[in-house]
Amino acid sequence: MVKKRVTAKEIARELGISVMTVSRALNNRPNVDEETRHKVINTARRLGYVPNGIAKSLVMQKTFTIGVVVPEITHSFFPEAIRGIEEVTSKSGYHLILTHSAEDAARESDVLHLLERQRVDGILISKAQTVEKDEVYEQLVRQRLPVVFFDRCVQGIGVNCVSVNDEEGAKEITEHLIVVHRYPRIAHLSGPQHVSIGEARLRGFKIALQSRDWPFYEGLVVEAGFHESGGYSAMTKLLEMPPEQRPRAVVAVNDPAAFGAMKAIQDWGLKIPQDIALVGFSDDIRSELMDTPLTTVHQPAYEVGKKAAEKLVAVIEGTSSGIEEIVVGTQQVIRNSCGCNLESNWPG
Amino acid sequence: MVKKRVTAKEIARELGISVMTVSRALNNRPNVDEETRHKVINTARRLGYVPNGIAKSLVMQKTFTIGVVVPEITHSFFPEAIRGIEEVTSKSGYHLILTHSAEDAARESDVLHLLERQRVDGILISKAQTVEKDEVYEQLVRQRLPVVFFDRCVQGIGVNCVSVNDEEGAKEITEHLIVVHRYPRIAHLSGPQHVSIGEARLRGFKIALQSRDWPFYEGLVVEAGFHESGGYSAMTKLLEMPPEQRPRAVVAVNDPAAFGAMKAIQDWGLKIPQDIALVGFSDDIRSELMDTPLTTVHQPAYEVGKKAAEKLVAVIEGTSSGIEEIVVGTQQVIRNSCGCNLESNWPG
DNA sequence: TTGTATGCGTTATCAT
DNA sequence: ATGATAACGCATACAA
Repeated sequence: MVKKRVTAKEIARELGISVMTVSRALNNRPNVDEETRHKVINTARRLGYVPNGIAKSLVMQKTFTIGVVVPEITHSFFPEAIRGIEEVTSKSGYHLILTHSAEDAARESDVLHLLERQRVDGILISKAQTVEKDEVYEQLVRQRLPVVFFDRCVQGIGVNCVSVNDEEGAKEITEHLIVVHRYPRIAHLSGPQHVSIGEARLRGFKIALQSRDWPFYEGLVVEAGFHESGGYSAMTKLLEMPPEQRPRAVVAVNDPAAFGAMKAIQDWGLKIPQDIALVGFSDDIRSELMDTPLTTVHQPAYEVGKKAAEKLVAVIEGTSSGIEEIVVGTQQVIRNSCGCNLESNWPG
Repeated sequence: MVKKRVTAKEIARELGISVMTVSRALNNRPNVDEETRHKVINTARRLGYVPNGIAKSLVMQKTFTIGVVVPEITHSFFPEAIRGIEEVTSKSGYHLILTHSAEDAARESDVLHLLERQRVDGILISKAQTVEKDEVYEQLVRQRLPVVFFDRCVQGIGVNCVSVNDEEGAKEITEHLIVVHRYPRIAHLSGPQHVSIGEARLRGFKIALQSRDWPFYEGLVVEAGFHESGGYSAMTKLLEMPPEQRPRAVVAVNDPAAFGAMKAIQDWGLKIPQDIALVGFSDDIRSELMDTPLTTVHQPAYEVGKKAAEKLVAVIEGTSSGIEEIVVGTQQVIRNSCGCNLESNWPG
């Protein structure tokens, strides 16, 4: 025999008034006698009344819920970003339904439908790696469901987006290898090309070489994906080349890929940066702790989450100023793996 | 002029049948002519019908939603645990409302009320540090809202709980320092004593000393909290003691606290483990990457999340076998900071 | 200031 | 096999 939850009706009955007066009193609406309001509030407390958000959502046609879709939840970038999102949305009175696509297109499509069914007021999404067609997203846009992409964006379907300056970041870190260190034969461990950050970072890499008149070798671009294992195997391919063709420096699409590359280089009996220099992207929490601390590009994940959430809330509440592609700046973090600060590694 | 969402009523009107038949057809209920079912499914697809989960929840008195409350979202333990939770719940058809208390009692109370208003079917919670009174939790229990604690538990209020074997883990790692290394004067950087893991680990520490007839010094137990900064200042207090009273080895309540202690010891010009040995707890992703890799206790975070979610779903669906305190085993990870494997640090 | 009728979108129940 | 009606808990619109 489970005790049922107390509703506004019970409060009304208890006080011999109508449900409407109870509703008005509890929601601080005008046209309620102060005394009745007090009585309502008191008996509500006494009875342990908790308003039913579901019923409220149904009648208000608004859930105050935002759906979040991330491809990975362990990866350090996303927890940070989620913290930024949570900070903003909770202040605006929204709460989050968290879902994760596990980098899988089918699963992403599933969770998006779930969020639609739950009538979320808006969606924040970072695209899964394996998604090839943007149809699912276009459908959301057609339904006029507010959507903001973050980190992994989709271009050309008229949707808001907050990302880091991937192209510029990749360009600058590559230029560092060219201008400061003058390494010949610079390679790139690339991300999947149908994911915006994979594509943008390769572009930045190429632009750097081009603008500095540095040679570009098609064979030195190898797809590695976003994880350590992919970095390891991609780097191994480069190491299997004849020594005179092997890269002298490597730009990895992100830090995990760089970690994999580090391991491959060490397994091959070579030293970083003396034999092969290496830089990453994302400033993973582990980067500064590697045997040779990794030179990388810092991504302000918290900032990205925050900006994306702010934009989404603005769209939902109708105060948004049109469709934007917001870009958050990155910062170079120069450590040792590029060849800088080498003396600090030597004892006394 | 926003196009309204299509409802079951539209489908019914379109086909000249009743809403009930539509509902039955769409939910694979019996007593529907196969032909009508097909027609319903087709026009539903054609019209882009998406069932309203809110309305469904209201009438079914069930939301298929689980609330998750974590004290920290960046800390590496919780993203892992959440992944375990997500894995289980999504398979059972539930989705997650994620909230975070930021280790703050007031905020935790707020989000719990939010989850109540949203009529979640159950709650998974890891207690915030600053919560002193368990009243809020007891209230949830009284409402018969299914609750399972994970990692940071609350005892004695008759609620399910999944945690790692904190006492045993702390005892074993302390015994390692005693039995293998025979260090005199072993200190403990403790966690807050009103948090279960803080209390259990101190207990394990004491039991180890006791059962091995090893001296216990009250002054060598200093509260450090769970973060790096607390570890640093607590360790500093120990270092300020006269050298002959200073600990020869330190058991930190968790890895971040140990990192802080490492820094303090280094800043003091002392070496780990030659001058002071140190062990942590949690096997943070950074632990193996420290200058002196940290000996620690591995916590299976994914496993904890998974087990907690499984228990909660069982409680919700009425298949639970009574109140349990499930304990997941830990594993010692012996690296160098305790004094083991020292030769591997020396060059060739 | 307060109350009544109506609707939000769905399912349960009882008819037909 | 199908339909009519009520109900879930609340808020809007209008009447009193």
